[in-house]
Amino acid sequence: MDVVSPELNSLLPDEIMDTEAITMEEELPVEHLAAPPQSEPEPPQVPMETEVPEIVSLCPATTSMQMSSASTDAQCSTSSGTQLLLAPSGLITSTTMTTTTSAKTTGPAVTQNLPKISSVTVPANHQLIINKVASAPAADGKSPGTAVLKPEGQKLLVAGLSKTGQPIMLALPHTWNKPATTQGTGDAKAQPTQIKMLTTVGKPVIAVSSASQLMGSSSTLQAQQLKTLQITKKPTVSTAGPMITKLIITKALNNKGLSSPASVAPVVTGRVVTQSTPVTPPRTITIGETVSTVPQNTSGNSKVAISPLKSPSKPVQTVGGVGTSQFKTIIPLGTPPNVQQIQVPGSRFHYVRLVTATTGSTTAQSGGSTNTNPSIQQAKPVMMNAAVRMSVPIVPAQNIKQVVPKPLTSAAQVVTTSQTPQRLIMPATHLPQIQPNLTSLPPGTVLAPAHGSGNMGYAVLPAPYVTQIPQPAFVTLTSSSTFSTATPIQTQARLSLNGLSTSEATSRPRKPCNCTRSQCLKLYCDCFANGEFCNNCNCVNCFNNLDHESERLKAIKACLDRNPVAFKPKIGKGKQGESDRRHSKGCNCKKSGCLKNYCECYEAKIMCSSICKCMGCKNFEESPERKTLMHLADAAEVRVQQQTAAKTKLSSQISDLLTRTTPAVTSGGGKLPYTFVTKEVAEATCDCLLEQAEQAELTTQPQAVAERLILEEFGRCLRRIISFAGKAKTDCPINC
DNA sequence: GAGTTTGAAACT
DNA sequence: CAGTTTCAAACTC
Repeated sequence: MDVVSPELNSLLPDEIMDTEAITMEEELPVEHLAAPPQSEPEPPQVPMETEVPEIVSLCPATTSMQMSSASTDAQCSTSSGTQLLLAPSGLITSTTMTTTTSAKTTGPAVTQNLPKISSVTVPANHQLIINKVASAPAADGKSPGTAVLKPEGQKLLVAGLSKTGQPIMLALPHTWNKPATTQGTGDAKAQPTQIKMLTTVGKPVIAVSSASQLMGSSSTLQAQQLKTLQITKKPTVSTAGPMITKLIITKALNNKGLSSPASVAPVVTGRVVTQSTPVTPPRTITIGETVSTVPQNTSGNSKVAISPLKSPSKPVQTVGGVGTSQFKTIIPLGTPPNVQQIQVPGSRFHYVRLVTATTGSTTAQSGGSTNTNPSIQQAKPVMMNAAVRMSVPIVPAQNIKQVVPKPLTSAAQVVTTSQTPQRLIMPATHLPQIQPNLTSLPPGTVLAPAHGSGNMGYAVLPAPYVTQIPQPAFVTLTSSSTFSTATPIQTQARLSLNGLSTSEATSRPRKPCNCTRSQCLKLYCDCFANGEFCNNCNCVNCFNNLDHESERLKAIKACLDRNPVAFKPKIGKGKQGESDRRHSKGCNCKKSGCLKNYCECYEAKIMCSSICKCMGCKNFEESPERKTLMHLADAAEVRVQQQTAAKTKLSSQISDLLTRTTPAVTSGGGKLPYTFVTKEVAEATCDCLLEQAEQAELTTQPQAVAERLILEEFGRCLRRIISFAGKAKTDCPINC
């Protein structure tokens, strides 16, 4: 598995590859959160570990991930050896993870309602073992925040407490601490570690289990769907051979039938406690940078299923990040999401996961759990803040899942799924014919071979393919204060769109298409051609949406078959800057003189070049026609701007007057309109009149017409003044 | 808004 | 590759 190869990247437009404004943060969480491997000194304690509640860390050495949804936070960070950092909500004041390679262990201070943990151990196989030193408090249900740990050596983890005091549990499979026997420590094969955090809509639960257990437990899932995100990261340093850490985010899609809080199932040791319909098993996206195609060794996996949004309607807010703003969470809005994106901070690419919108409950059940602790069963939903920045736009009736993996520098970025490959826009299984033309894929496309199964990979298309998000609400987390707080939208805005600068592409709303016959699956459709979904278009029988994924994929493939560079921006960026932008193919205009928007060059505001095959071209530097057109266009634009500014100024001046204390010139208990004609208002009015005069002059209107226009404008100004005066009388009848 | 023009895309 | 058809945007009235 690899991200777009350097060779391929080199072929992409410069604006696509521009990364200068993207903050890479991957080193920071490692430094802050994870103990360095081997003999490196103990890293300094980071306030984040003690100040940010509900921390779960699970990151390879150079990775950092941050995730959140709704009001939950969890933080994840591992160093080489994939340390797992667990910090109960405000309970662990100092936590240092220990790996078998470094044998570095510090006893975390667990206070309050949690049993004391003597050690937190993360062997080389990424297992994390919390050993209690004190007997667990009685699970009498009176202490919802109390979590009873299993006997020493048992791998039930307390990840934190929810805001209501309910424990967040991580349950590790029994096999987790047996890497040597079950997975062969030191084996060169990648060894995926999966931590699953599971929540329901209202009552998320966190569990850790192997992949196989996840699948096996799916039968216990009822009346709900789970969307699972796996983030796979291959540690750069590992003494026990390549390992893969998978972070699986399971999102409940079905909100119906949400069980009562008391019925929320507890974490099951070694088992994912989820519910799902057999028809719609949890779906997984694996994000990582490993190229390993070694099938997942499920026996050693741990998974973290992250809950869906707890409160879809919860307003945007920022959580965590005390003091240093280590975490920033934008709580999603709207209905439970069925649009998910995977966004890589530091990358210009948006990776998408398409999921089927469903509704239903996400109640977790024990499903054979060995844990009968009622205190755990009453676990309240919590969120995670991991050292991963993740954004989940919540858009009703949309089907994109956006996730933001950690930023990477040179490391490959991979998005794969182990299930439901059709959920991605372009399954790699359809790519054999495309792969020879890798350069033809949309910029930012990531090819992800199957991870585990080996026969299902995906091509993740760049952000332009993910624009079926009318008003996304994001869950955004940043893992460090240095991480850019730019929203996913801002990141997306960096993407080049057909030669336009990213700011252009995003600031200017795309025109809705009006396709009637092409089903928006041919390049006639601008949306499709730009790699976007149709959104708020006027098209008829549109297939350029997530409801017609298969057709769309076929159409994409067909286009690429016809033209390998069909989805590459037509307007390429020249070597010396924007002035060298030119059409990649050139135009073929015959009648328009290349001075109308029929001409793609003119439309892109670039001049025709030698590669154009146009006839009677007037779109060249010295062309008087072109200069005239450009002058007129500029003048028109300036006029509009001036007029708008003048009117705005006039309005603001009048409004300002209303708020001021004005001379008590009254008549019949109210101000006379002329009392509002102050110097400022007069100036603004003159601006409007002058603007009108200029406009008349530019349009070469006869003097009589110009005078009439000016007088009309003056009349409008007077009416506004009078109107505001009347409003003032109405608004403040006492003082005025 | 309807009709026309235009040129890219698709097709042969 | 060239010619033709299809298509949707741009443009005109």
